[in-house]
Amino acid sequence: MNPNGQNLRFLLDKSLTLKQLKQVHAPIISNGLHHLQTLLLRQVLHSDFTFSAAIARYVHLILHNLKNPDAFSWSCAIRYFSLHSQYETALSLYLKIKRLGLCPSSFAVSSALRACARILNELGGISIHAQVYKFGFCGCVYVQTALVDFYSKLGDMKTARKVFDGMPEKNVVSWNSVLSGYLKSGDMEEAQVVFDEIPNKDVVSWNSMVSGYARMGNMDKAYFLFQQIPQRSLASWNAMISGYVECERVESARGIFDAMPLRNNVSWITMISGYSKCGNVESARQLFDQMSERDVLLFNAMIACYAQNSQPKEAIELFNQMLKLEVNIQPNETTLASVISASSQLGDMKFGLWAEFYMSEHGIELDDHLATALVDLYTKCGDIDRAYKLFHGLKKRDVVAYSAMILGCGINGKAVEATKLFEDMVNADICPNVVTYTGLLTAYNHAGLVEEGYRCFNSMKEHGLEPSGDHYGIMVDLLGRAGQLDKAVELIRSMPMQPQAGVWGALLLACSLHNNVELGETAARNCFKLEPDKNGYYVLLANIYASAARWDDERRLRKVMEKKGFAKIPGCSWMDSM
DNA sequence: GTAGGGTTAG
Repeated sequence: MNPNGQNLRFLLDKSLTLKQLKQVHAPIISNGLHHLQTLLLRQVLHSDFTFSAAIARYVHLILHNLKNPDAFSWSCAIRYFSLHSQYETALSLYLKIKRLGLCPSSFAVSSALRACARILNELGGISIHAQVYKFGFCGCVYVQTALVDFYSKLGDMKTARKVFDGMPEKNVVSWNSVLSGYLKSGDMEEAQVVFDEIPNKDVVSWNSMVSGYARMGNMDKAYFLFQQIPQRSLASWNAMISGYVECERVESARGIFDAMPLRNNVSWITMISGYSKCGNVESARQLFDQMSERDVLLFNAMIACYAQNSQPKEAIELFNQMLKLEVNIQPNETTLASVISASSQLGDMKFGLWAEFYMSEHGIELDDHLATALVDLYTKCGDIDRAYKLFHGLKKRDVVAYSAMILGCGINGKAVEATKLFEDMVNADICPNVVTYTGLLTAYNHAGLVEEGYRCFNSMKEHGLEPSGDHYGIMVDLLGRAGQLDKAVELIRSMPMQPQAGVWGALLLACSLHNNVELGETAARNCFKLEPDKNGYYVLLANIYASAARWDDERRLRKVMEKKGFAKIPGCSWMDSM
């Protein structure tokens, strides 16, 4: 049957699948049925299709095929892209509508404002604000509310309040917008005042307050409000969970989780990431296994949990499961960032190259998180040039990126470059943190620069940073290797926290390098106590005894090792067993 | 139509 205008029109009144839409589109264009294109566009824009690049292209195609571009169609498209987080596209369409000389509808204006708010396009939003008067949207609640929200998201509460106070008519969304602005800027007092003034609070008003107090760490107040919510939504419960997780009260979070009448993926993921943060991988995995409806974010949370808790093999194993046909979930940028981190912990360069290939094949954008993960991977595998290329290609170099690059230079013996990067970073007004110092100290350590290391270590306090056990460990290693064993011991004694095994291990290694039996025994005793199952420490002490020709002690130690079930260690590979 | 809850890199 040859489709004509009438039966196509009939089809368009139905709810169509994307495939059907595509089939309808061609005859509409070829038969010159331009008036039906608007209908077709409306079908697409009002459908429940999940957003995809294909649909986006499709919308553009119809839009540009319209013989008589009308404000309504364009406005629909702007709203569509804005709702699907395609803010840049929405804004460019908004600019186009104005170039065409058309008057945008009120929802085109509010959608464009929403886009500006989300991508923090200050100038764009302000110029739309000016147009609001020109187009006569001063009395439109939706547009005015979008303006309040725009300034709130920007943190400009003065202007937000001015627009809000000038609104002839307000609805609960307008109130919620100004409320969330105060909450976002941390002004709890003003937020509470606004909240108390809202004439008919809805569940969003309540939830905003709960998560506001939760973010401030005031969980008592958050819980107090939570209990009073007339009709709790899923988000109310989830806000409580993430609040407790944020305050590292994972058991309280679990209490809320267990008490929920209904859970969604957000509840599960928040809970899993909570367990991840406190190192409880087992509980996280238990939850993951209980969850049957797994999406990419759930996998991401669990993979990240493994990667962040030094279980890189498990991270990669789960990633492989995710790719299996029966699961068939497409990884995204977040997934790859975690998996690359896991590969880096394994020192597996192959995976980085595979990941870059996979990304180009699947159109996954190399964002800054991913690039930083790759910088870390490539430097750990010794490919500094490749890492530098990625580092220089970053859109924004932040403290994490600099720290990765500094550490990368450090472990590759490039102390001068590490120092240079550190200076660049400080000059760019980026504040170093404890990880940055780990990188810098590692650089001095690898280069054997004791003086510089000392100075660096002491300067941490000037930046308001407290050295961690790791920092002490590196310093002990640096001093120890240089033969300054007394200073190393002195440093350990000065530690404000209990030294971990690694710190004593560094001293033990130094003692073996410099043949110091007495100190070596002390260090070893502490290592044995803290990590009784690690044979490397025994081997080191045995080597110390051997080099001092204390064969009785050496034999005695070997016997202990055999009793503990350690395999006999050939003399050459003790470094590997550390 | 406007508002709220989830995963990522050193």
